[in-house]
Amino acid sequence: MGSTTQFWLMKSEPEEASIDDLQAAPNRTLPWTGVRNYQARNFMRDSMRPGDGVLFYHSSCAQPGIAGVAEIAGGLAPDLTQFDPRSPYFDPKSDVAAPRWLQIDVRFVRKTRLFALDDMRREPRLASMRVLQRGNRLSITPVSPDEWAVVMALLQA
DNA sequence: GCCAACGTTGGC
DNA sequence: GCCAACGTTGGC
Repeated sequence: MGSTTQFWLMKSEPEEASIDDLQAAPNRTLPWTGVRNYQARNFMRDSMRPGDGVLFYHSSCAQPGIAGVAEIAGGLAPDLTQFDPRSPYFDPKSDVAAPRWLQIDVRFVRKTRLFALDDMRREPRLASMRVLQRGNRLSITPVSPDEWAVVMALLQA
């Protein structure tokens, strides 16, 4: 029964929330706000468990790639930015009585050397990673135990 | 700034 | 329920 640790890759734009920001946050934890994709939301709602491993990925920046390791800390809750008209994540169609979008807390584990997207693509054992698939845009993707192990080993090397 | 890819929207 | 148009993502 469900004690198996799962693994995820979560994209963040470093200008908005970098691995350094996560490390500097209170309790080294930040709520993951701004997810506006149903598949990604469902991962948070249905599948993520406290203790799950997270590859913290910097996207939309000069050096895209894995920048650190984090973990799911729980705290699943409505993402309040959906109700804030001044937020870029405001969703006028979301109802306070039935919030459409959720957040979950992510806790810093460690910073790593940057494992660049280029280098990830060059590693045959990572070819199956969802984030590397053509046309992928999901900001949260599952990582298999094998993929996780390969990334950990390469980050050590 | 470009553009491929893909999710969402809305007319029918 | 189909599907064209549109908007967004994100690497380059």
